[in-house]
Amino acid sequence: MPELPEVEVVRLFLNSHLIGKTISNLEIISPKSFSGDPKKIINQKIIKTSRIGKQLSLHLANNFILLFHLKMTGQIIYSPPSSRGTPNLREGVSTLGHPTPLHSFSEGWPNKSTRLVFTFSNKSQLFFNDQRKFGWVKLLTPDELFDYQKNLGLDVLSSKFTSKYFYNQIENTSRPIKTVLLDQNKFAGIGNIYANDALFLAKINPSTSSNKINLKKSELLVHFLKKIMMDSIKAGGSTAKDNKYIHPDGSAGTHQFSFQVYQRNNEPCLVCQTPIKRIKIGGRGTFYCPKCQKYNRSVKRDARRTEGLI
DNA sequence: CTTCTTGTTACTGA
DNA sequence: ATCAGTAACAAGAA
Repeated sequence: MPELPEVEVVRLFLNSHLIGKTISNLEIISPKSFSGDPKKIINQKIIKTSRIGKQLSLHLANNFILLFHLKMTGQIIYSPPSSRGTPNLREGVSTLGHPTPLHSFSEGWPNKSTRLVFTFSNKSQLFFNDQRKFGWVKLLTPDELFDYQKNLGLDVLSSKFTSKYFYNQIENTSRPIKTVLLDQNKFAGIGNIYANDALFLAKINPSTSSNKINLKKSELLVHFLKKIMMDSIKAGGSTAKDNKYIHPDGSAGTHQFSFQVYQRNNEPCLVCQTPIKRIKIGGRGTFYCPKCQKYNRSVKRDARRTEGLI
């Protein structure tokens, strides 16, 4: 569930709390959650953070990289030295300054979904929690990291991610645009939340064949993709009904209150009040407004424009 | 009990 | 090659 904005919010937090800290211990509670030789990170300083799509990297002084993927239910929790093992939750306001809903995480950390515990030399800790164990942390060399990420598409917020790049990626495939948006080897960072909502904002039916979308429509979709990602980062990401995403300090994001269609099945469209529909595309739940995102609407209009009728 | 959900990879068959 | 479909992974909710 954590997608580009959620991972970026976590990265920003870790960037301001972990840079310069030295790892003194790693406790591997769930072996499947970690790959690599844990001895190689001991006494190493964290010097940099980076992110491509949904993948977060912590760069160590010895050039090794800790690569994180939260998959569906991964959490990264930071516990400062003064409050070891307990969340520093404050109801009402997150550390990013957003209002945040009440949370039921009163048990503190580690908890039963804690898979890895990093301890730093000043006794602060980083917990990698993952209820469903799909997420992982890998210790990689720069070459291994490059190999691992070489097939990823451009990050949506990269300056190289232009509408021309986007159009080149979609013009030769007839797969539904919704499916292609989720293809990390074309575009890194888009998940189900932002794919559904960006298509709504651009008024594109999620079933539309990608090669039916013209350059003009691509520009619109790229505009909304970038905008929704940036808006969500500002809102601290999306803490949705059934996702486990929270900030490293235990507080919640607020972008879920701005969902357009995602998880709004049968609720009124925010533009026209038509009930939002839920269908399956490529096996994934897909939400859209049947009136605002009429199938072929853009195609027909684009065809008429091409013929000079508009 | 079954079915569904999520992101990603791996596999199968067209 | 390319793609659609599906199982697998894990755990919990309905």
